[in-house]
Amino acid sequence: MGRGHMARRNTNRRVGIADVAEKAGVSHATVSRVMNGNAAVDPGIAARVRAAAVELKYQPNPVGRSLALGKTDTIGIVVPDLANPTFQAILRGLSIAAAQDGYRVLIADSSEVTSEEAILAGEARRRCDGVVLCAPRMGDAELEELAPTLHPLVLINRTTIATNTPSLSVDYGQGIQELAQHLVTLGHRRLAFLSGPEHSASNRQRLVGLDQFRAEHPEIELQMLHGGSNFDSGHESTEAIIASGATGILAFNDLVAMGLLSGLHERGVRVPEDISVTGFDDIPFAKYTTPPLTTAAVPINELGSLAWRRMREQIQQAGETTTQAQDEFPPRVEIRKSTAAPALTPAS
Amino acid sequence: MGRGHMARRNTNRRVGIADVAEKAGVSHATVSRVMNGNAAVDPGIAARVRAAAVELKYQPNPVGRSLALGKTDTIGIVVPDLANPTFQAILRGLSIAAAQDGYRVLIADSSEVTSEEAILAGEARRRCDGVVLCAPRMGDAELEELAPTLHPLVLINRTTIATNTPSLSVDYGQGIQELAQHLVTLGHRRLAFLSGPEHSASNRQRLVGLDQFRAEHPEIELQMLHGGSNFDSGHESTEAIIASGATGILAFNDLVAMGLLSGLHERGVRVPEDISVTGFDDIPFAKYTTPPLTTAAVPINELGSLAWRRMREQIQQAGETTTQAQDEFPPRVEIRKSTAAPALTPAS
DNA sequence: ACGCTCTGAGAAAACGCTTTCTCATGATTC
DNA sequence: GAATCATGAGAAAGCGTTTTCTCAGAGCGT
Repeated sequence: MGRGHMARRNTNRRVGIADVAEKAGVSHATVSRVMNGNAAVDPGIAARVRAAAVELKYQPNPVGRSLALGKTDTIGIVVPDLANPTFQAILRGLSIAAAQDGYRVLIADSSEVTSEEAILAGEARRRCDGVVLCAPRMGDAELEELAPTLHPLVLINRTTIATNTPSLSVDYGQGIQELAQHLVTLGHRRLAFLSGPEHSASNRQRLVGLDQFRAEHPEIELQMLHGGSNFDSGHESTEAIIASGATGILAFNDLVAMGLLSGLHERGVRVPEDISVTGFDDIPFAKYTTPPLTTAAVPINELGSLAWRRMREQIQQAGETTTQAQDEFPPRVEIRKSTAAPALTPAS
Repeated sequence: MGRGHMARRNTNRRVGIADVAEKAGVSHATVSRVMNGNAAVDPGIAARVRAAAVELKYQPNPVGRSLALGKTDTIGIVVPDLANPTFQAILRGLSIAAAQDGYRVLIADSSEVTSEEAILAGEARRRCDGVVLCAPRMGDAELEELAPTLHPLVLINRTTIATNTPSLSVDYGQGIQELAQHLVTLGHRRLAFLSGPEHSASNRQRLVGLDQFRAEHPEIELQMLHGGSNFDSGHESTEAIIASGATGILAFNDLVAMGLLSGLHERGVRVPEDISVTGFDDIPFAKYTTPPLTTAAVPINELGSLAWRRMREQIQQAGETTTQAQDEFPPRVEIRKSTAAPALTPAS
């Protein structure tokens, strides 16, 4: 009666620690102790408690635990677009690796809306023990400001000036140069780059890489065409590509390349006989296009699991602000069937 | 001093409701009231509190809120394999729809390990306000037993006997029959079905559909070949398919069909001239294979968002155990270029 | 001017757990 | 046999909120 005014709810409530305690004839504290194996508790009592727990099917309430322990065993990931296979693969790798250590992942999709990123990341951080920010589109200044507030943070495809947040990145500049070089080695002299999203840092890196390539190969023509990041944009660029007269096409990524492949096929342009096409990322599908796509492979699966490892390191060494690993992966050119020597008599 | 033995941590702690209360010269309760806009509070005081909140950048701790409110504003989803584009699309649709209502999603990948499903689902449920179980591989009995304990639950690709848990399903049996019919109409007389995972309910539905098809078309030869659910299994089946002598192949899903397409291409078998191939699901890539894949389109994007809608309905009408919607989607045959009339003089 | 209702703010309980503090019991030692 | 110590269990504080309860004071009618 005098137990409190909220006793009414006790009827249809979930079984709690108190129920187990009562059934086992001990206190809450003892139940907690045996559930967590913390302090030494008399084996007999422990057994009694465990029996009561299984009988009542007691499962500790994670929210209560989180509040008491100050951790949620959950990490958040924010991605620009969950439809992108690259991010899907990272998410998957992260999720599986985290699960192995008993962590779960909460997802947030910013749908390429730059202004949402900071908000989503903040919310995720408050709910989770850490956040991985995947290819954020926000500006450098904003990122620099946001990073410290997110602290257990790992960055993918971006870096901060302060080196105390680990980052994972792919050397897109290097990769695109190698692909260009591959085409030149085959004999191509007229190339075109089908560029990606404006705010994508990885797109900028490709452009920088291509600038360098141009400087080293002044004899090669290299056109820049505006594109996007998905099939449809690749497909839509078909006419522009044909009109460009280029024989070697560097697509922003595999998706764009696949869209283009499809468009060229429809137009009766043969790949690689008439035009060579390269992708980027080596998504699982790249191996199965017709023809199989020459691309620069980024270790898409490792990225997710390494992100988790970096996150775990930070969570464990809580507090110590040491400088963190800045991992950079070199892409590996994967030569398949979508590239070949150009026809002997080019159209020009 | 006498405030308690845990006062030490107060230094580097996050700003809490108490800090705001102190700064504004009011009590916690009042801060809570203005933050939640619940009870009426004097406009002057409210303004003061709000000012203090923004100045301190106060953001309520979600774990504390969750404990007090008994809800987490999070739902869980458990999928058999995050690498499967179908599940990725569902996840994405779910996530985006839920986000619109201020909910987040926690993911759990069972990696096709049947025995993990129940555990993952239970854990997810305890952390979240509801769970969507996506194409669970567990047996009917186990599912039936588990369902009530998960309660705000929505099932995808499975149903329970008790109709109080909403389910979303696709009529795979119907879809596969229509695809078979399509092939027959084109003139094919020798078909083969490349089947999927043993424990997949949707695979069983396809088999049932094909049994019916056989009954209605005794004159058609229909072989059953063992396969899997991803490209590689499709690719590996290439030889068996060629050996079968069938001219019309019904692949378990688009992934398998794509693997097969690639394998046939390598072997110099022309599609659709020599062999026709169909997929299932109409994943985004299906439109861009060479040749574009004839398949049965399931409304993959709607599935996720509808799942959220059904979940929301349950969360809102908390308690009332009415019977829930059992949505069934008819697949729509999408005829592309991977199917055509068989050659006039079949090999047999 | 008195008593009544009403508004609104603070005190405190509650959410479900972990962990420190405290103290009783039984074992150990001289 | 008494003092010391180790062991282990219960009481209670604490995690950060929300919400009920309670009550002071303002406004109103008669």
